[in-house]
Amino acid sequence: MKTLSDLDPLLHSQLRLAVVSILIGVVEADFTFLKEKTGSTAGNLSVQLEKLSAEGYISIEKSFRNKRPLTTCRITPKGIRQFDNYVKAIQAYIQPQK
Amino acid sequence: MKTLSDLDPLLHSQLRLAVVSILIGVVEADFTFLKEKTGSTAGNLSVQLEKLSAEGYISIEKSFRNKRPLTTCRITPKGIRQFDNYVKAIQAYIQPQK
DNA sequence: AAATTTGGTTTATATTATAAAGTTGTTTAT
DNA sequence: ATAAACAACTTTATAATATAAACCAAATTT
Repeated sequence: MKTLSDLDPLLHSQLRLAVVSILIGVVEADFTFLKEKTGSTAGNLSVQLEKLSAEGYISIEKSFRNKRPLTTCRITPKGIRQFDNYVKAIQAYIQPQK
Repeated sequence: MKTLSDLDPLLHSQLRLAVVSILIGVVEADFTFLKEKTGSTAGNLSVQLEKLSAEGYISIEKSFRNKRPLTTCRITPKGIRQFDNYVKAIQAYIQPQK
């Protein structure tokens, strides 16, 4: 019997999926932008970015802009691959069964 | 700023999404079929079916077949609507940003 | 110089998912 | 006839995850 393939748990999370989905479309994005675009709280975003970074799905660079801390995120090649896989997997769930 | 729309948390769960995705395509499905098709444990499936039922996404009918208990599930009109909404919402996440 | 804002991090709590154990009744082997 | 194994679940306990609250340091405003 054919079963549905697993959804990468790192991506199957509302906030992490939103972050990766945004980063797929841009060169880079900073913490504040991601926070506003996803509508998340800073605390939650901080935690989820760290998880994505820990698994190498995104890179995080910390610097200063106008003397203020600036956290800049980019998607990595691995992140792109994993996102592509996730998209393929979830298509099987949401595609109308004939 | 345009934010991504929320994903219905009742459907944004690997197992519940799988169940609903299966039920969308068939008239009805029994517990054992869903268990094998999703690859889940009976315990987890029992809990998640109950949640879907409690919110009216599916209906559950209990009867006997060959003297054994038989749990039969169907998707409800509400379940169909919510699944359609979920599909639209997640499309925004997984569609390649221009 | 006190209060507020920015840009976060850390820690605690609530929610969710998963797994383990238990229940009820049936069939099969002894 | 009875014990052992199996079917179809449910209940309860544990682990993982997400969210929120509290905190911090530095900069800016009043």
